[in-house]
Amino acid sequence: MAVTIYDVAREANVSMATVSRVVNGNQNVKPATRKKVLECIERLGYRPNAVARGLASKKTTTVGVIVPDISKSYYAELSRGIADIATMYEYNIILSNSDKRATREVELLEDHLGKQVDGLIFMSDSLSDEIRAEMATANVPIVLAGTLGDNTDLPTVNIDHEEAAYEAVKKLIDNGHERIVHVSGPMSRDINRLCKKVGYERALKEAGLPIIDEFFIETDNTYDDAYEKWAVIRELEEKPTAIFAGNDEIAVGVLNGIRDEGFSVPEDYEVICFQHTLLSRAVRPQLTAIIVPLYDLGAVSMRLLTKLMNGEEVEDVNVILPYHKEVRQSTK
Amino acid sequence: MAVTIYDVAREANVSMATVSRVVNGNQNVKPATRKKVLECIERLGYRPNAVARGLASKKTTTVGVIVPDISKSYYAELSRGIADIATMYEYNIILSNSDKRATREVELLEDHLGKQVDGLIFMSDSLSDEIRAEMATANVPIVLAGTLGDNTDLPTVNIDHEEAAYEAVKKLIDNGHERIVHVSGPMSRDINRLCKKVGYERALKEAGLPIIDEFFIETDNTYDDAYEKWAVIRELEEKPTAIFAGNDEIAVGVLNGIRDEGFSVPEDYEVICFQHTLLSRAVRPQLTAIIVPLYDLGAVSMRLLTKLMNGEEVEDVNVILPYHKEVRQSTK
DNA sequence: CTGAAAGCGCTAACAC
DNA sequence: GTGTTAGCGCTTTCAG
Repeated sequence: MAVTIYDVAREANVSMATVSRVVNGNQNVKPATRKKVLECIERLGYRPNAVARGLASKKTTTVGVIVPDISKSYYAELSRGIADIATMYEYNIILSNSDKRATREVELLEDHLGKQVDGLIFMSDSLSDEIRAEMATANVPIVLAGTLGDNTDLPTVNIDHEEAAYEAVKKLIDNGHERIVHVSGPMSRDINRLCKKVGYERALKEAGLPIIDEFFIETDNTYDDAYEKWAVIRELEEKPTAIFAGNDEIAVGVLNGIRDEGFSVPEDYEVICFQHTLLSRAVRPQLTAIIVPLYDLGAVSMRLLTKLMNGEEVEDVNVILPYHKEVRQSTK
Repeated sequence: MAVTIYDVAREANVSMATVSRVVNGNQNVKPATRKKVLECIERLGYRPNAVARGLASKKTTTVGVIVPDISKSYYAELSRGIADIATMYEYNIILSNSDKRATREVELLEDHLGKQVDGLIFMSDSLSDEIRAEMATANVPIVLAGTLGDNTDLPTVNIDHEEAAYEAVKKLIDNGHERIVHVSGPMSRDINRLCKKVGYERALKEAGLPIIDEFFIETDNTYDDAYEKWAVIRELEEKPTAIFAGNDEIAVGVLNGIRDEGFSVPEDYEVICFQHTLLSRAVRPQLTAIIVPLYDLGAVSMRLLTKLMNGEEVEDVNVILPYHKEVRQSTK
């Protein structure tokens, strides 16, 4: 049996209330008493039981994080931002992978809530009706990180993907391109369907360029799929001269497709993408990209959550973070 | 106030013990009663409080995971393996980043233990005396994943990095190389110092080749540092003809250094490395590599932990997983 | 500044 | 099959 607050109290000849006070840094303890208690704690090797504390105080100092897949560097980086701020505010994190499956997401949310997390950060492709309903029953704050909260009043932290996509495509257009392919991630993902694609089309329209259906290539967001999609691009009736990729992994897939067949970038094709990983800089030519502040997305989400958990009034619960564009060798 | 087991009991006209039984799937409940209780649970939206349960049962069904840095794909991949098996056995995961700082590691361990985790998976570069001492006080099983447990009797799951390194270097030697540089991660990391470097030297010795101090290049394990280290390699008195890199990120750094100066791989230099990420396949030329089964390392660690938590007798608590070599374009 | 006492919501004997 | 009754280890009034 582990040593409890009661053991310490007996050893120190005080009540457990006093021990509790010193453990919790309550100032209403005579220094001498505090010292005595601290010694006993040390001597007995007392370790406060956070579960008991959680039950009594109704606060667990842990927050839930539901993420599609932690092995994807996009989410890993974001999670690190969350974790660092969590640490700063002395929260632990319960981390679960949903694989974006709606039923799994609901299970996990239910599960985390049962574990009495003080708050929750949720990431996904889109919000199913079930998850919205489940979230509505939650009695703790929930923040959506890098996830569109459309039609909900949930707090969110994002970048303006549409504007970023617009800017990326605009860059290509300014470089003289008229036939630009958009190699996208899955349309099931709100950010792809509602933001990146829309920004792409807006840039085209604004420049008076036609939106060609065949120029929209959907991938499953993997390198390998993108690599294979090059064959599709190559066979296009109308020959494109530039590529706007949804992220760098996709971009590198296409890039390698292009180069493995003897074409070159940026001479034959210019390429621009969203940067999520080191890949953008590690390939040759290095990719011109929209830099997504993943770490910050996580950090700001967690910071927002701490405010919410703390009952602070937050002026705007829909935060938009800045991004920037870095021009490298894949564009002229 | 959330609805409790007591509310359900009252509503269903049974005792809280009965409600507890149906919630926990205990068979000793008449089907009719079960049905009635289930309905009330549904109607009231009852969600069992895992904290109270944890306090009463002394089991939290959560395990701690202490990882150097989840944003590194090495650990992210490994953690996914852990998480999947954890899910399978209905455990949650508390995930914390240590940044490999010994004091932080001790704090975290203490913290997780305080949260009453049922078990713990630990990853680090090496085990400090403090962490060993702290681990000794733990009353729950701890598994080291991808971390050398040298001189401890802690359960571990690893691959044979020394043998793998030996094999990689042997491949280079077999290809006719006599001057092979080892671009390593930090020596502070046991796996680098005690395994990869040793395997490298063993292969050299066995082939009657000299071990040249200057041919050992230490990096901080980042792409950028490795990229810069190329300048060092280039200026070497004795000119090497092959590179053995500690991982693919390093390898790509060196590779880009080589290629950005107009040399080529594998013609001028052959390169081999340990593969941790997609990078190995995404660069050109693709890298010949030792494939490290990161996901499995995590999965097997967690599986082992479940056995330990379950009090099962485990024949061998030091598991060595197989790896394999994949020959690609960076070697001839 | 310190102590006593009442829970927090649930599990786990132990009765019936 | 079902109910009763102790706790689990701590926080938190409320007294003093």
